[in-house]
Amino acid sequence: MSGSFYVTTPIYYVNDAPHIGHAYTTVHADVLARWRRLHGDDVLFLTGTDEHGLKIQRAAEERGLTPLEWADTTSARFREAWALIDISNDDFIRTTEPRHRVAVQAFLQQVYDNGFIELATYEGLYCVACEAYYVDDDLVDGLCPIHQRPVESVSEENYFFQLSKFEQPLIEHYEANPEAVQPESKRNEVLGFLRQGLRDFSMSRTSISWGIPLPWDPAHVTYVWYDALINYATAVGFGADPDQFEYRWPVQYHVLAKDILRFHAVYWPAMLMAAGLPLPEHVFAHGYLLVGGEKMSKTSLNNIAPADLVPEFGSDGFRYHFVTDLHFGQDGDFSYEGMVARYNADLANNFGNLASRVLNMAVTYCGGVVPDARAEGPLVAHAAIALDAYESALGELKFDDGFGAVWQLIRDANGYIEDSQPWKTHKAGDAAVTAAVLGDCLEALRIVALLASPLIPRAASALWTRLGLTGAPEDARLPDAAVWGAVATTGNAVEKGESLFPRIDVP
RNA sequence: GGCGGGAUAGCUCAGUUGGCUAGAGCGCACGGCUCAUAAUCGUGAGGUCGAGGGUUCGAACCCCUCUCCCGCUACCA
Repeated sequence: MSGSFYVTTPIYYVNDAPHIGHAYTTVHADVLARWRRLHGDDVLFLTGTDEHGLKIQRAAEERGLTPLEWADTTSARFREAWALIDISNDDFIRTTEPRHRVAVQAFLQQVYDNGFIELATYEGLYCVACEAYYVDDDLVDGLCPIHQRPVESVSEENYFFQLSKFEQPLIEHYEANPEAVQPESKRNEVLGFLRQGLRDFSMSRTSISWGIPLPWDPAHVTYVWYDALINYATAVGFGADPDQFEYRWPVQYHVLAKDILRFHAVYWPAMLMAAGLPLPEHVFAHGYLLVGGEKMSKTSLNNIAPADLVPEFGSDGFRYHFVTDLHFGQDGDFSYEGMVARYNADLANNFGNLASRVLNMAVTYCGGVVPDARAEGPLVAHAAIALDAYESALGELKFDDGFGAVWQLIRDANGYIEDSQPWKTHKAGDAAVTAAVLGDCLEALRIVALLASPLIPRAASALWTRLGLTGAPEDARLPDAAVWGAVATTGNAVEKGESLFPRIDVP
């Protein structure tokens, strides 16, 4: 074991149905988690659902349900979506769980005891849909700038979190730890935001009941964002299991979309400082997934769910597209045509066909038995280069570069086959040369399967089995297992099998 | 308004501290091969590197001006 590796997605608000924007975040976190598991890390990969707040309360009322009944229904849809695309989360947290109430109350008490929460009266213009206050300048024609609906003048006695006290500490933290917010462009945004100055914010509500009561004043419930962020601590035993918390904390990676960067890079670290806890090592904010150039959202007609695409592309095809065909960190445009083109080119033609031709030749030319592995050969250097590039790229969450290196090895192997023409050496009766070439290709496939397994686990596992390898790619350990000839494969039984990725023909 | 990031082949993008004929993938064209999922391999097509000016022996990369696009500027992944 290389120690704990704790990675999270945001908890998704259950008022939304899961769509490919959520999946975009979640698949990336999953690939990261799987990649670290391959290194022997003791990974904790957390996702979940955010279930408090006025919007949930109202949505439930409209349906004649209790808030929890409504949350049960929608939370389940997220679990189903993640199962569909092979998300390997180790835990799924719901903010309505008892363990979360325990952690939130412990966290709040700690911050309160440290003197960073105070009672004050707040008067302002409130948008019910946002659950947020606005000042006149924010409004557009007197309406909420987000929902275009009237705001209400509200006076409320609230507890305030003294965010302003953390302005300088946060600036110093991000200047001293440039890797803490990635990519760099997002770090600049965070620093720019911090330098504008921070205001204390209200972190309790008396107007609603669907939430977690403050331990020292149960008439107030915790504001939904304050509650939600603490989920990351809840899941590792904050307030309940000190040993586990000590072992897991802090988080290595919070993976999230750019719209909630501020909560994770400003509010959350400030809350942790206030509680006297270490800060997350990395917050990675990726760009939006656009459809036809428009932001994916629940109100968009372009809303697309994983279940709309998986039947045609498969879980692996779905995962492959969202990780490699878009540049993580920037906004990316989704298109069905682009997805089909990439699937056919990379998965069917390059990867799938390489496996198909090599396995077929191994069966027909070598009797289905893996030949002796050669310590030297034209592909050895290519495989080493691929591994090196893969490891360093994934270490920086450059997923497209990392898997691009694997696909380069696939191209190298296809090229090697053309150069050596094993079908000709076989017809010429030169069994030794034929076996040597195919032995090299089978070894290259083994390495490809291993390196690709975090991204396309089903195909990688299927290929692994067809190569006559025991277990699954997940059992291997990087980087050693991806070194040429790391595993004795001579004599393993090879089987051809069905196409790993059948071509998709669009009319 | 303020701060920040962009503008490079049909498309999506790479281009380290300025330096040989500006690169990759996809798409396209032509050619080869036939083991393979009409897959694969090779070659090519020639993009005023947004516009103008400057620095330099030399700039896509540095400076100035301009045009256009985008992000953040306190709560939808």
